[in-house]
Amino acid sequence: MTGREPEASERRSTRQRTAITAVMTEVVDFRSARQIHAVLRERGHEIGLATVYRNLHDMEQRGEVDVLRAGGGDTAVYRRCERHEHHHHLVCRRCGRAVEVEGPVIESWAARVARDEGFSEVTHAMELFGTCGACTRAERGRPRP
Amino acid sequence: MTGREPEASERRSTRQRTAITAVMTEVVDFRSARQIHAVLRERGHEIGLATVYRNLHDMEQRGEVDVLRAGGGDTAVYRRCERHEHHHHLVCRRCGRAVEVEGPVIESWAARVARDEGFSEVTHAMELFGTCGACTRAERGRPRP
DNA sequence: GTATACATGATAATGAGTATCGACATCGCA
DNA sequence: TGCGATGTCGATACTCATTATCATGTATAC
Repeated sequence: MTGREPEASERRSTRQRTAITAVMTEVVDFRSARQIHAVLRERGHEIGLATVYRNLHDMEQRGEVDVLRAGGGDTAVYRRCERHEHHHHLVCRRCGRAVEVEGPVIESWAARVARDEGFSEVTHAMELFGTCGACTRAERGRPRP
Repeated sequence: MTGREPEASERRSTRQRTAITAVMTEVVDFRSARQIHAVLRERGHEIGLATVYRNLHDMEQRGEVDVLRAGGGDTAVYRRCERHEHHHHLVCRRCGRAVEVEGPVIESWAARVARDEGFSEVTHAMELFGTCGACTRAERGRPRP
């Protein structure tokens, strides 16, 4: 986002790292580190939770995965995104399905506001949450959860 | 944000609640529950941390305070805002000073994106982070923190 | 003033994420 | 291919924010 991170020091390729990358490539929704850890264990990979956290952080650093923290508040959720450039997400509250969206309007608005207020080095965090079409339809039959 | 919350059931006015409200009215920056708790203790109020959390949640529910969770990730920070209507914040990373900003552009963009993607009941979370004018100037003399 | 439901507060519990550190695996080099 | 330096792993203990519990205190209605 800020475009820093001068060195992207290569990491050794390990069995664990490969497994994590594989899972992240398959899974389409945002998942917490613990969920990813669980999936790995289910598949028979003996991976420690700490390793999952470590690697996810790592992948976040080099822009390989996107992280969402705004959701509920605490738990961070990860997902491998199609586009590596700056973008935002529209996430379904029900099923977690996420759509990547561009927001050039946001970018320019943010820059303008920052300038007007005398702020520099401005970054922004923005995510959209809603109910996707499928979940909206599914919801219509049911009385209420 | 969503405009729900049908009943805003009145709460009893207690010594503690009054003290918390007083502090929130005075403090201008975003503060964590623990910081607020500390201020209260400094002023001689014997208030439990749980009570501070409880009341802040409460005030959040009824829109009396705004909460930011996007900052670092974990800790939520609270502040009483001038405007009660929907708005966003431009927060200084250094000193924590926050400016309230309106983003009509954001609102319409979010609505449009949601419609295009077939999502309903869409809300959004967006905050801007930067370095305020004062901190930028202060930074210029120093080598680097 | 009294009853009672609600609020408080001390503390235990929860849960995400991090630090630690000995064991292990990878990579470069002979 | 074998070896050693060094990066990585994993079990676990830990930190820290937040929440649940429950006995006690206290606004409020009558």
